[in-house]
Amino acid sequence: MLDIKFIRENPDVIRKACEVKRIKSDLDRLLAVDQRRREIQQESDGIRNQSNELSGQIAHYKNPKSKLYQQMLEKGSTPEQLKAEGDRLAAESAALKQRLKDLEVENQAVGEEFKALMLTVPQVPSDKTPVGTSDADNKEVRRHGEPRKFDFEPLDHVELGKRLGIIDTERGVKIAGTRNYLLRGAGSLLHQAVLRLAMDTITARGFEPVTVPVLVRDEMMYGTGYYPGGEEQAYRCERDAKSLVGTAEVPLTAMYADEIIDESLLPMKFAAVSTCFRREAGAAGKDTHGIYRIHLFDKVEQVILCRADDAESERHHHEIIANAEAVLQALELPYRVLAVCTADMGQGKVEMYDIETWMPSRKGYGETHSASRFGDFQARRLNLRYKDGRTKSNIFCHTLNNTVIASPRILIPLLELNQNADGSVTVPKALRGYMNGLERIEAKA
RNA sequence: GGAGAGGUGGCUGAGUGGCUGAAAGCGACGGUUUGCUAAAUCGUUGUACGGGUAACACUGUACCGGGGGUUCGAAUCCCCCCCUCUCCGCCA
Repeated sequence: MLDIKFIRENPDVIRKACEVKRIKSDLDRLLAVDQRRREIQQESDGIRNQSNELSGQIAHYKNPKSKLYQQMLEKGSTPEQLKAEGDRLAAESAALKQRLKDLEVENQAVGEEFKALMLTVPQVPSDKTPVGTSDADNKEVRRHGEPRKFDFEPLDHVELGKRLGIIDTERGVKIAGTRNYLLRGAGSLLHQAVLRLAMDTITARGFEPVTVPVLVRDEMMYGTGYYPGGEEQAYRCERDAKSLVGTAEVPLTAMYADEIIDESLLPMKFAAVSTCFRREAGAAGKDTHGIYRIHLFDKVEQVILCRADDAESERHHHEIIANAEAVLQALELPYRVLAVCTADMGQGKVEMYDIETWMPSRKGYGETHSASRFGDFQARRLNLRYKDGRTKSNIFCHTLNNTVIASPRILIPLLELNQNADGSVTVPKALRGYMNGLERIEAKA
């Protein structure tokens, strides 16, 4: 959500943002509704003002405890006279109310339309964001590491996982339907190890570890920008008006919703490992092979809440990308960083980078991380503010987030790149400490 | 899930229909005074939206968990919801 004042004063900036982000938002309608909304407020406030004044007078005639009532009695008025005058004023005040009722009814409708329209206005992308029309226009920023050249025919993670007995998709599907899986034995250990490595890395870098709810109120889905629009992608529990989150970004970012944070506490940095639930609606037939696109996975997510300062949030953006890179480097995985273009970045984001890791079976880089910077877009929706030390005013925070690691997707490159000719998989050094020192995953005899 | 109690400003806590945007205390901020960190004293001290201004000032409205209702008038009365606490039940 943006500031309506900003929208009012810079409609062309918003129009441009809609265009480059390929987002439809009826700006003309919004401005008209905003206009009407303010007219209604002015008129109703005026009526309430009159009515409040009348009520103040009525009190004197109808409330025997009031000083003026006593004075008027002393001056010779009879209680009957006072009551009559009070009734006359009350009738006058009641007459005012009809117009107010009408206005309130209209205001209800106008207010709802205003809110709905406001939720569709896109955040303005940064100058640094490449303008594009699809993900094909995302710009590679840098690469790290070399994709491995095999001197034997490498297996893909599905085949590897099956032979090693560590990934069981058949039984996963039997139990839970398509896009489900089981990790077993060393596969389960590997999954946990990756998460632990990520968690240890991120907390060593000053992020507070948090254990979060993954079934959250719908408000938090709206607040973080997943709703409206993303309802189809989430598992929603209708009875409870709650949704299963697709990422710990939601609870972490919403943690301080409706609060005013002391500026001295910023930036706040959080990390959480959580299960992530995704319906993957509309992705039927896409990435069906293996454990790339699945309904349920675990992810370590990092979130920063900081002051409303573009330079500062940009710095943090680079920081959270570096954090993710550190984990990939520890895992010795080759990856590249992409600047995501306007058409591919989503409504709320100012700037966004993806990290893609080399996956031999895909013969290319596959997305493993996504780092977003929102400005105050989420904070406005969440009513997440801090008190500015100098001006003493309450200001919406800036929010940012990035993956630290998501598993089992990261197991795809991990298994495929570390496989040996005999079908075993070498465990990266950084993970061995989390796996009872296991160096190689081998098929059971 | 059942029974009960409760949700008031940064905090504690008064207030059961008008003179209450809200006592009192604490805290915070500013001034004065005595004077090395303390005390005394005076004052200021909520948020949102609208109008207004170059910006202040100023001004209107709303807000006592949220939403509706009664009334000329609601923190106060009525209804629904949310949340917290206590007890019982169930349970990883």
